[in-house]
Amino acid sequence: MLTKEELEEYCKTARESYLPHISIDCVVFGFHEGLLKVLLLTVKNEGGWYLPGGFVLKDEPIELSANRILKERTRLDEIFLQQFHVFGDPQRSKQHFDMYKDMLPPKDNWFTNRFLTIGYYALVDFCDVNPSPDQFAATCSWCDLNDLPELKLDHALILKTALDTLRLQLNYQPIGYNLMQKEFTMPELQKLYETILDKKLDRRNFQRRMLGFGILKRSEKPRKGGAHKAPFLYSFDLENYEAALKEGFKGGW
Amino acid sequence: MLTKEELEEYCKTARESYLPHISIDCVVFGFHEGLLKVLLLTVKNEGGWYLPGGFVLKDEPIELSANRILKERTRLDEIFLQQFHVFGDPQRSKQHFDMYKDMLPPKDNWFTNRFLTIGYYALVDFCDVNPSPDQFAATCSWCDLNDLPELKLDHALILKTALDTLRLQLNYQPIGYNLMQKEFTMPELQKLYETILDKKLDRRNFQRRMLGFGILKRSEKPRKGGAHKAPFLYSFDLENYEAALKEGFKGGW
DNA sequence: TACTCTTGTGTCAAAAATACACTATCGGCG
DNA sequence: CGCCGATAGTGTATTTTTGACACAAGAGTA
Repeated sequence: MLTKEELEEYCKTARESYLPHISIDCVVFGFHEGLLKVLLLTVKNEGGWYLPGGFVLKDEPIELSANRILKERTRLDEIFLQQFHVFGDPQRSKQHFDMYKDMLPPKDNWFTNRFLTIGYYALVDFCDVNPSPDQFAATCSWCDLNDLPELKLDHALILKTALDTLRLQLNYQPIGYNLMQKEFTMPELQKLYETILDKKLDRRNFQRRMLGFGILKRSEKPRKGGAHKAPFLYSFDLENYEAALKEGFKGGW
Repeated sequence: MLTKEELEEYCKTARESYLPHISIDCVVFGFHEGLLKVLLLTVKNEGGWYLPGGFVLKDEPIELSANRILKERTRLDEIFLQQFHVFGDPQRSKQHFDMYKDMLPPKDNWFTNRFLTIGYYALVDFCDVNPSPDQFAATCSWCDLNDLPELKLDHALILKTALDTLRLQLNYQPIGYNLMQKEFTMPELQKLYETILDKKLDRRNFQRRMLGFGILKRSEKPRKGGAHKAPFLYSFDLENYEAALKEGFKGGW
């Protein structure tokens, strides 16, 4: 948590550096042990969680803003990012960072401004990410999508909208590619689809269909180590994947 | 075109009333005589066309801004509006309203600011709209999508993105409902789909599929007057339509 | 009344989706 | 070391959906 002086300094810098009234919030999805995860952070001395977010530099394309913001939290560059909605209710940011609300008069206080926020969702390989807090965050960590804590502001709405978008785009965005590790087994990939769609799929039909797209390469050696029959390892054939995405995968789930 | 004094006055009011750096641009689609149309406007003493747009009042939800902006141009209330993308390149608005560029120094000149623009597309019944210009526009009129004039700024990109979105959403948004008149014939509806998708569809299969959705009601009396067999008139069964949209129409075209 | 154009409709074949059951192999355990 | 339990791999029969296609009916016009 910032002191009054630090807050003053921050607000001054923010006014000089950022576009006013515009923020970016990111819903970072990861997939681990059969569960969809989202990156969330807490703020010291405040209950509730936030989506990672930030602001747009005065001369910065918004895609880069989103990238920059995520790089600070995940240390990752080249993240798959997708803009999905702008949230523009004047009430939405009224309670932003409560603890700073009364520390400065409204005209000086960046955090009492109205903000439109541009929602981006990101898909990352869970294992690549080492969540790190920033100057405002107390903690930054993965949360299970089935077991979400209470979110501040309208961040629950933003998250829900992101998830809806993800479901809708499952057929024409490289969602599997970005969420899985380089090599994975067919049951793992199926589990991802089942988790996103929140329904069971038939094992054989899933396999037939996935292979039918021609976007997977089967590795020579299976994954050993489990207490059961060793599954084959697959990886995405990026070239075919890109081509298939242009067409859009036929049909839906 | 505004005089320097009027411009000064406008900029002053704008700064007082609107959120800075944020604009809204609308792609208004209509359908008439088998052709997709878009509402465009010209500015006096300037070549090129613009999408209708405007700004967000300081305490106004952005959905209402878009509605308000369109109401000024179309006189319509309750328009079907869909947010589809934010365009945030810092260069995109550099050449906004060229003729006002040098009339005021940049710090006073609203139009030399950077603007992120929120893209909305609207679907309207062509016949309901009486396009009317505003204080900046010289003319406001429907343009054929196949025969577009040159667009200013990044408005060609915005238009293209809107159209791509429209195509993608054809299966889970009430696009037919909003673009057609209350009553219409099956060939007319088919023509709409063909126009949006830019491809021919089979007459019989189209009919079978559309009727299969159970969202159409066939009227008792056919449309007379043409020089040929009188086609049946249909209208949307709104209740079923809403229900079907929730599911998403199965498959694609 | 014959002609032309457009609409309405049914059927068949191909493709896709669905439902379903058996075999193979790994590690663990007795 | 062989049996057990659990998971993975695979094919087929059935149903549903799509796609291609042709002919009859009705409205105005000549």
